Amino acid sequence: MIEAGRKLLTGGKGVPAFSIDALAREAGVTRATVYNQFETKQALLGAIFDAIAQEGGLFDLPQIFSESDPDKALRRAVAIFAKFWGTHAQVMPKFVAFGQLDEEARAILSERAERRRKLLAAIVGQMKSVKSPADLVDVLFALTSAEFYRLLAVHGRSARTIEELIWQAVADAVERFRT
Amino acid sequence: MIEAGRKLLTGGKGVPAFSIDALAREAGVTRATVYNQFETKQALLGAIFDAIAQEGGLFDLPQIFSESDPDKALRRAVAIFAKFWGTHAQVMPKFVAFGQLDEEARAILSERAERRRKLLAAIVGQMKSVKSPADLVDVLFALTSAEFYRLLAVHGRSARTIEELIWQAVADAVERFRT
DNA sequence: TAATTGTCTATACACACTGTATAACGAAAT
DNA sequence: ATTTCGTTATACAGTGTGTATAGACAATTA
Repeated sequence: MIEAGRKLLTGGKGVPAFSIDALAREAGVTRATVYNQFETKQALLGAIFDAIAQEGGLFDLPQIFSESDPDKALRRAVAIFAKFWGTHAQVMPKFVAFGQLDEEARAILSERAERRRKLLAAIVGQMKSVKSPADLVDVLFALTSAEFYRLLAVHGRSARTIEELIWQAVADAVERFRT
Repeated sequence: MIEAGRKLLTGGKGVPAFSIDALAREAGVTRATVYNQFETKQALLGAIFDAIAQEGGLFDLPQIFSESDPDKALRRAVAIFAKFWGTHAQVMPKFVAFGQLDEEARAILSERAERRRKLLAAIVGQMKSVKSPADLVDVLFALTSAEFYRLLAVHGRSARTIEELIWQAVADAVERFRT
């Protein structure tokens, strides 16, 4: 069922494709079954995101970064998220969009995004002599977002190049806030 | 009618609020009249965007920047767009979202966004000894986007502070590409 | 084994939005 | 005085939503 949802979200059709009706058809079940398994469409959206994140190893990040050098950790974080956004470039912008258009979806998805913010905050927290840590975290959050990735993923630019552009911006931001 | 559209988009309700049905009710006309004046919902969306942009003076930008010093021009561009995104912070993310979810809306809205990219390209074009102008333009495009602004507009951060954070990132990017 | 529980299907209902169509109305231009 | 244009009122078929009910089926429990 989650698979059916991913398939519909990955397909080019956008909103109309991702209806409970279409999902039920795709999954080969009744609409009633969908409502049975998921409280709301938004909950289903969250479940799909988690499945993708799980598969992408995003749940293992906190442990990985717990005792690493902050600069190396940041470099790895950029690499991991860039790869993740790149791999799911067709789906992620739609998640973001749903979050902007639906209050409940926003809550569920921003909860997921906050995991990334927490991770970045932990990394920044380990850095020495940072001017405005809260501001830096927000800037890093914006630079490592799915939205920023998407904005750079144009003109057929390679995933490698996009990651490099993001990393440069991230490195500059840290440099600037350090002093 | 465009006013009715703006009102519905500004209101917190999101997608469902912005239906042809609701729009007609809000504007005090029949649905038939809406279909009469606008070919599609997407065309209406474009018209609303243009009305906002017009009002915000975004159509006058090319002339303003035509013969200015590139660095000052860039600083002004950041100020203008930051102010614009900030003023319409409730509406802009929804435009972006519609663009991600609907093929036709994407075409109409990315056409508008390309105006900004063109402006930035003109400014970068006037700079001397820039390494990869195309990449720089894309980075500046991402940094001056409604999406990037929204990502920094959290924790009650002031418009002034957001603009400053964006400007720092922009200045760093230019610096890095200059050499 | 028999009963219970949970999940599924099939089906129905009332509601909302879409896109199109048609007939009739009124105001403005010719 | 008549034509033209944009409007209203209304209807229709199609699609999606959310809820509800009754029956089929399988797994768990007594």
